[in-house]
Amino acid sequence: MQNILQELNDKQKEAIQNTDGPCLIIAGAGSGKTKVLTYKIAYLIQEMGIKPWNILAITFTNKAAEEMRQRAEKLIGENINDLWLGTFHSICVRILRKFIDRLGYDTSFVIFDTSDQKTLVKNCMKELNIDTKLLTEKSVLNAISNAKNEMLEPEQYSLKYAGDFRKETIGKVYTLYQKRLKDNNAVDFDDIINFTIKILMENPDILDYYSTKFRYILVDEYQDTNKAQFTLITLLASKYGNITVVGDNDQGIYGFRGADIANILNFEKDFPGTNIIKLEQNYRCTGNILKVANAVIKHNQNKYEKKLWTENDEGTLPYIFCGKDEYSEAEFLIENINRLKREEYFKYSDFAILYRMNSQSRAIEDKLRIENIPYKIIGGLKFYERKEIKDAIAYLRLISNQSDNFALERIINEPKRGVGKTSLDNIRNIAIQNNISMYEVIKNASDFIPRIYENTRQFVEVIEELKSTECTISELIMQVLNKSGYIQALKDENTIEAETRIQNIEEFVTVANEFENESAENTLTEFLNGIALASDTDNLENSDDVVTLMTLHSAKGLEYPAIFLVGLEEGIFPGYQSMDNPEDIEEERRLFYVGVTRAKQFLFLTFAKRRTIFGSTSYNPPSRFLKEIPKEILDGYEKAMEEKDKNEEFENSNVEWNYKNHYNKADFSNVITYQAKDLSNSTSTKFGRTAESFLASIQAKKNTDVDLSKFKVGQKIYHKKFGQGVISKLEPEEDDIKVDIDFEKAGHKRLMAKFAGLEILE
DNA sequence: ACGGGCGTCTTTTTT
DNA sequence: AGACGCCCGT
Repeated sequence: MQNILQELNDKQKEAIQNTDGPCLIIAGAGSGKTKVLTYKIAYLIQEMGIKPWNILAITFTNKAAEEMRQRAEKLIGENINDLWLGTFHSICVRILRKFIDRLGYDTSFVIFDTSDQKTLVKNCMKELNIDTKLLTEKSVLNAISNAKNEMLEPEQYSLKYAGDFRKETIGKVYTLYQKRLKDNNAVDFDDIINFTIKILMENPDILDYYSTKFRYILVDEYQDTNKAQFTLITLLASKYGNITVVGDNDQGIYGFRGADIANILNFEKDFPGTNIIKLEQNYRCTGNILKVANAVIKHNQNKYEKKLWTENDEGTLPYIFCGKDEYSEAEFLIENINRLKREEYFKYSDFAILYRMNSQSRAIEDKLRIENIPYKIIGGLKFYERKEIKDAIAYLRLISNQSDNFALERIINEPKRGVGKTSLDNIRNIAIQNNISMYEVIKNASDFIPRIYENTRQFVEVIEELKSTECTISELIMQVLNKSGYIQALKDENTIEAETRIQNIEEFVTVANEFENESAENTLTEFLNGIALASDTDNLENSDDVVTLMTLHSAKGLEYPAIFLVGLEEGIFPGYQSMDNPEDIEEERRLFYVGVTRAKQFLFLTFAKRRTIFGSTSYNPPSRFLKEIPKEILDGYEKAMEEKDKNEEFENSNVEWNYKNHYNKADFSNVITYQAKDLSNSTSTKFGRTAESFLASIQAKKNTDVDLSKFKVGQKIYHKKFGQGVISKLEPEEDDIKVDIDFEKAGHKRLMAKFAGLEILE
């Protein structure tokens, strides 16, 4: 242990040796936060003789938990399975599995994910005859989640907002929503924390047990905790008060989902006698990258002001680049990936491309694919969100818990069994009237509803058989999907998509197989748990040599030698929905700070003059965050601004343009959105051309000499920009032909024959 | 019951 | 641009 402490700087040492009483560690990006936490765990166990089961350590993701466990075990040199180490949710689920019966739930409860929640809200609103045009399900779900974050139960919520018609309605939905969850023996994400709190508060014996057990509590990423999480740790720490929280108020980026940065700001008030330790030495980034980070974040109001410094080299200047559009932005990324590979011997896995929202990945992917650069995407459409996987999970859920009406609704007609909307409504109503589960309704359907009886008999038999079968989870998946006819239905489809689905299911079986091989205690319930609480970054492996694409949020806690921060435009980053609220802008700025500080050696900041997103094209000014960086510490500044101000030469295009001011709400007058559609008004554009003259210039490019008879399906053609391709479809339009072409490299495109300048190949 | 077609709406981030 | 919901015809 002596030599371990020697590996730490003075502040880090102080943070570790400060074991008793409340301790707030303000840890700047790259300051060795994880190191401090793991060493502190090791220190407690080895130096202070604390038993692992008397320590609770809470992290933000499962991946962070796993990493921390491994690093701590390496330090100590033995397994520390008895240490409670996990996310808020996984820790609470563990407690709930033991004690949720005190709230009248069964300990085999299921966890509802976001889409289950949505469906449930929808059903509730329907049942209450609430017009979804006046009150959208999304806003209701949001309101419910906010209420739960503030720890208001339905009755309290209704009471608090009595007199407010809108909120009274929401209160009614909330009440029913909560009842239906209970009917299904289900909890949602927020319930996991809140129910644990409730159990601890209502049962002194349980509170005493856990607050005695957890003599030392450590919490990571404290800036991203919410009110409920704060309450929970306050309860657990109530006996000993040995609580260490680590966080960085400049990295709080989850305000949108209820995280309250006030938690970290008020910690010293909430826990009197707090010792505050600031870790300001950065070990990750070059000096210049840190300068960028510091320059931007200082525009935020800040309580714990800190100035990150480093002994690392200054490094090269971060590069700023302006692309013509999102594709030229992507080309810039590729050039630099190739350059650094060549000049610095970088691997693909040394690069990460970070964007504000998932939909931005598309253009980048297109280019990466064309250039044959291997990549992977974190987030977006997740494995467990695919239809076939959700279906398989629903079957498992129903087998493990027959009162799970949601699982039943999902799969009762999957594959098709002739149970449509009408039958389903019937089943649901009978279930509600008799206060039994929908599964019970169909199981006992025989006498009163013959049609349902016939159509669901085989389904019930399969569930009945498998619920009492002793077999492994992977076998169970295969059996249920085979016996239910699910796989057969996919095979009968005989399409490539169905084939992919079957492969995904096979992958799912593999996952299940690995899970059950890990430990004999890994039951079906545990498996379903793990899935519900899994996040995508959890499975992020660095073994493949590929470029990583992800949102800035997913990048939290990670680091890469080279980082591309793309889409740095007003309206994109910061996003337009945060632009009228100074607090939201500060959160965006923290997000920018997080992005910048992921980079170890190279940082590229890019924006595009023109961008097509959500189906319309807009010209956004560069992000305000770029302007907050002194231009002396940016490479390529002049060039980028020149490109930005350059008058654009419209490309050969076959679309007519019409513009409208898209951002009038945000008072953002220099943003103009162009939208492809009919050309009716003739207001002049930003570039001093009228729409007519623009149309005329397009018309002039139209080549009337094209011999349309040469265009046939299967014909090989050549396009100046897209290269070689084959015509897959023709569609006459006025005096022209719309041609669908599969290009070898550029993929599928639809062009007008007379505009595109296609060469016929032999 | 079911599938296709059409129109509308929505675009943030996720444990 | 794409997802989703609704309506209609079978």
